[in-house]
Amino acid sequence: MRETRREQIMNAGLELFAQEGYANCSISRLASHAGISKGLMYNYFESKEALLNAIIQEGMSDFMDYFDPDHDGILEADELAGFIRKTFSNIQENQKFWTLYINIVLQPRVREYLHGEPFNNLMNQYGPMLLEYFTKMGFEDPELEMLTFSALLEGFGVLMVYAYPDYEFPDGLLKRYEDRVINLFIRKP
Amino acid sequence: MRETRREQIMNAGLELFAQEGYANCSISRLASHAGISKGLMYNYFESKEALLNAIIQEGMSDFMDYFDPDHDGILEADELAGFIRKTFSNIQENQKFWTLYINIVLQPRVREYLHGEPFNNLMNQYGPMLLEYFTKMGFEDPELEMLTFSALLEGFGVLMVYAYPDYEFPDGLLKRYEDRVINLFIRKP
Amino acid sequence: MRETRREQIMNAGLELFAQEGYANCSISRLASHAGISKGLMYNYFESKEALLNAIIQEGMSDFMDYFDPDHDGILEADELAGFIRKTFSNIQENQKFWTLYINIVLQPRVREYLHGEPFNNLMNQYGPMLLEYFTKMGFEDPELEMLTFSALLEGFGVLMVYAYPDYEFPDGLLKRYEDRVINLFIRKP
Amino acid sequence: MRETRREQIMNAGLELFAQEGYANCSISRLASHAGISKGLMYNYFESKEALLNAIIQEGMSDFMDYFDPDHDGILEADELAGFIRKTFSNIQENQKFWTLYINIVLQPRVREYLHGEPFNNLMNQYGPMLLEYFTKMGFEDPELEMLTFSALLEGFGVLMVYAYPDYEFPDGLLKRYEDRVINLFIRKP
DNA sequence: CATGAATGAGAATTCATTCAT
DNA sequence: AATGAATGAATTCTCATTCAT
Repeated sequence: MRETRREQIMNAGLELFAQEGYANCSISRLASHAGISKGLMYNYFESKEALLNAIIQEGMSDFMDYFDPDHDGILEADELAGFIRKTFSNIQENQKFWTLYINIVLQPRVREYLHGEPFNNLMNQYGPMLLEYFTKMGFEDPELEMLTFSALLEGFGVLMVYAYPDYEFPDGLLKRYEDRVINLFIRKP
Repeated sequence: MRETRREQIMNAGLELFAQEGYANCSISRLASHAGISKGLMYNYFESKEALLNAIIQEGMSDFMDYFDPDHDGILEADELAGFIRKTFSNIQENQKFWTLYINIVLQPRVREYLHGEPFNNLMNQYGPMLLEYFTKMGFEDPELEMLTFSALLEGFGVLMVYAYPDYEFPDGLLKRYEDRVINLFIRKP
Repeated sequence: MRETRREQIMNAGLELFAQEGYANCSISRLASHAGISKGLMYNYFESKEALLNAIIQEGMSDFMDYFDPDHDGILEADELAGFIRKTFSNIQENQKFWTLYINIVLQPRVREYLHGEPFNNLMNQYGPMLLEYFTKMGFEDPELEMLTFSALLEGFGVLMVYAYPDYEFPDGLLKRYEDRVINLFIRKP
Repeated sequence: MRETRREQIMNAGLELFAQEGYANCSISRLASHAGISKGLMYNYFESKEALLNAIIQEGMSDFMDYFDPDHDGILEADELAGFIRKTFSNIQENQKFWTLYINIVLQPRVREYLHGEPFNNLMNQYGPMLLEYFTKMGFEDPELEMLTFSALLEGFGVLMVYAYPDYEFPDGLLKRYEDRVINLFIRKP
């Protein structure tokens, strides 16, 4: 029914926008990739930009739930650990999704949307909460920890997509990386 | 004269492509940004793609010289330290350039060029040389070190552009980050 | 419907390309001559060249059927007579078409297409079959007959278009010309 | 000096316009083919069209002198024979020129020039003089002779360029063709 | 709900022509 | 005389979007 069609279109959009870039992907190709007509797309989404918006919103909303799950604005050690573990397991289970996703998220036009709501809500809380966490846990240089932590997560995602798009990571390497990140930031230093 | 004009156009291209994305930036706007006519661009570059190529080649060629400067295929501790220091100092001195640069480099269409020569020369040597370095230096899990190292550099660049495009880092934070990276990977563990 | 539109565009193309030359006729003018938008042309033809191709293919396919209608590779006297008569009657009935057609066919860029398939199929058979015909019929100098025959047909067409574009031929002259050609080449010498 | 340069440019124009069509040949390529700069061309010719005009005028003026050499407006048998012989010998000696020339002359835009002065002077006299010649010589159907005669010459030229651009005519064929044309139209029937 | 023909603004590119040197 | 950098109008082609069916 209506919801199924919508998902079908969004999935096609995610794949194509990711593979070829938002700007390089025409509605025409999107429609045929989704197995529908051009006109029908406009029945479900107001415009190409609206489709992009919907794709990003959906992808983000999952991710946002990982962080501070009890929504009390305070990050506990186990919450951060859970966030890290969930992020990595999600990356490994849905490697294809993440590949596509980072590809999409880093395109300039796309960022315009991200830096509007609701992405900024996440980012505006993310920083202060992490900072407070590292302070509370007694890390010597909380700002440095935050930067390091963010870089290790962000850099990992980007490397997977950008530097090693077809690379098969050696057995267990991803797990060891995850453990290292946990060890670096969860236990009291 | 001719060379000056060429640079003028490349600079305009670097700025616009970075700010708005290669695909979203028309030759028309590029020309007026560079203060020239549309036609003149084609006097200096065969096409929009050729201009992009030239911009990337130039940016890359500087970067490639930082790594393994004596070109013996073997990475010494001081060479790696030099590479790290030069990378960070370059980032701080030319923050604007790097912002633009990473913005450009991560766009899908752009990556097609990067994965051709000469970027691949760098990447194909980068991995093995780093791996051998970490092995030679007695690191316990060289693959993990390499991944961590790459993520810390890559992630830092991306964060600067993507998450904190207008963010002023607190005094000394970048220096402390650099020192941490040096400490983690240069000294024998 | 779709086929009608296609014909409409091809007719407009035939007229305009012929009157003003393929290179001098812009898609813009073609579209307005056909009464459609620029974009629609590309819905029916991949490019300006593809339109030209289609026009030529269609025009040629009729003509090819006139020659050796039983496709046995052997030219009989009555087949050649039929070809001549059909050619001339076609020229007189569709003088406008032929005017346009020769105009098109002799343009340099257009010839590139003609010297590909399927025009060459015709030309490659045309010569040998005619030669054999004139030999078999006992003509003294078959090569000379072939050249004369070809020149009389070709020259007639070109004269009509090129030297006398607006000329009204005196009553019966074309018929007498046709008869002369028949008399020269059909009856045993 | 000045005249030499002019010829140099016109020769380059003749070759390029013929090979690729007037419209497909840019001033840029013309200039480099002629070994001069774009700007210099405009020192010798007002425009691209002016160059084309000059090329055609020059080519035509030679040809016009062949016909009715004593300029008395009356065509004698030996004058027509001379015209035919000169035409064919010229074609054989300067086959390249004629190939190029017919290529040029049949392009639509080019014809606009031809149907102005001075080409029309020739054509306007050509017809009546031939007609009077065939009448005077006692040919039964002068109009038909004129059409046949014109077609044999015109058709021959076009065949050489259009149907057999790279064809080597068998030994003596062109001579036999010439003789046939002479025999058909010079001697009293 | 579904189609795809149709539009037209805007993109990349070419090129005749001008003009400062 | 000679150059070629510079211009901008015109060209081919694309594509988001609309709408009659």
